[in-house]
Amino acid sequence: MNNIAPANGPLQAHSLTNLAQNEIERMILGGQFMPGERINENALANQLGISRGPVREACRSLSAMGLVQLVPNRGVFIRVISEEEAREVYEMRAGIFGYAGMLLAHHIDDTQLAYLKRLVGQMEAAAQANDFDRYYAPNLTFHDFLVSATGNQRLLATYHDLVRQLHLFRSRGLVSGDGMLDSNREHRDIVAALEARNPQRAFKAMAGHVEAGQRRALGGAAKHSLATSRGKSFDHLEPYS
Amino acid sequence: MNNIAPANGPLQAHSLTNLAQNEIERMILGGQFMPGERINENALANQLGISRGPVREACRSLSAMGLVQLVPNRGVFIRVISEEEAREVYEMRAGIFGYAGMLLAHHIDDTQLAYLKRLVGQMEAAAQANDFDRYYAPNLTFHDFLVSATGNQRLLATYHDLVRQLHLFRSRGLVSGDGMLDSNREHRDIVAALEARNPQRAFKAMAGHVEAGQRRALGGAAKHSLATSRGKSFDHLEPYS
DNA sequence: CGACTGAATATTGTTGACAGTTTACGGCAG
DNA sequence: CTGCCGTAAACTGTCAACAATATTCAGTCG
Repeated sequence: MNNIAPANGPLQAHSLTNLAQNEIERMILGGQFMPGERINENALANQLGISRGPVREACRSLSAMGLVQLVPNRGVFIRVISEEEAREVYEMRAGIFGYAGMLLAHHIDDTQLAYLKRLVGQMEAAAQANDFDRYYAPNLTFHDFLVSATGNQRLLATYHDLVRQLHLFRSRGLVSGDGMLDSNREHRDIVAALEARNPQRAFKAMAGHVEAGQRRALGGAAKHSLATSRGKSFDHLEPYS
Repeated sequence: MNNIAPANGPLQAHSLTNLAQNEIERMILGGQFMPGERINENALANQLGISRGPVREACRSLSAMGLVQLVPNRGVFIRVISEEEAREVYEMRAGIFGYAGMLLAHHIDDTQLAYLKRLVGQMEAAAQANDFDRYYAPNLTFHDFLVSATGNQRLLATYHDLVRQLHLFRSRGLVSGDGMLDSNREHRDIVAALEARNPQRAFKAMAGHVEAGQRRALGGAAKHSLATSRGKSFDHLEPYS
């Protein structure tokens, strides 16, 4: 009997379960399923031309990923992210993103910095033209690169999870190009902090950027945690430079 | 048709799938399954007195949680955490734990501080008696409390995931009571930083504590990332107090 | 007219069987 | 004795049917 670990092949190929999982994920993120809505296993299976087994397995996986919620004997529901929970996600994302900056400040190289600067340049052009469509892609790449450049796969995976959950939250409510110029100014701050190889400043810049994004998306004041209205803002850490 | 979100009942009750999931998880963490070993769906289903369906669904869930790895047409394998990956997990755990401290420093109250101090006292007694069994529980509670007291459920969940993956890594290799006194000295530092309501110092104390634990578990030098041999150590942040 | 009751329906939970793939075994050539 | 090849066994992937539970709706009583 072969009980040895598998070679490091592709984690999962194209099985019906994966097909279903990808499809459901796409539907959720694409707005085909609205938060709170139930997924009808039968209907979906028919629609995909497969049987319920793979669909159920896919839903189990998505549940562990936090995209759907399983309720016994009632079915699977598209996860509802309350504003309160969105705040949690933002808080955590700020921490993850800031920590990524902290790690990155240790070993970022000039090539990577140049790449980031080029992205910032692209975003600046798009922002000044008020062209959100052209802003979107480099913005995504910028954030993604910052986390993936840490080399820590788990950090990246967790970051992606959080981003996906936020997509879930503001599905349909996304105010597109609001504050692109402000946002890109923060991007420049981030690059500057990394170029200075200053971990603490990088943390502050990057965590602060997420918080600013939260404020742009959710609106200013926090409803709970009244002691720290405008977010934690990380100003207590120490002045810039 | 009722498409409204479910009431916030227990996320999942006792279905066979959950039974299987809990059982597998228990077996993995309890050392019944060794990393790299394959789970035989049929055998396990028989052993649990259920059919393969629920077992497969449970495995999908565990895969998304990172406890097992699915290989198409070959089966599910207990996740193998390489030393390299363990380093990743430690790195991330340091960030999460440190960030928890940062958040906690904002709003920790005296009751919570008193509780932490009591736990430290219990651990001190156990450490001086070199009694690891008595050290273990309060130690677990201490760490858990620090993260859960942030009030951020996702942070806590992610932290638990990381801890579980580390259990997976050092299953069987766990050197029990090594360095209890050192460890508890760091605990005191953590409490002191929180009592001072100093977020940065709390971050450093708590992230540093995880790093120290990593050094205690994995041994001193990092094999990669040669520039930062003894870990990042967070000493660049600023001198204590 | 509105709230309750109970059957009918829809949907999820679970099972056993079948198809496709991988793994193990045994014979055979060198 | 060793390595290759073909067949048999084992196992995973998928499906369709059955059981258990929840939901809907019509009818009835107050």
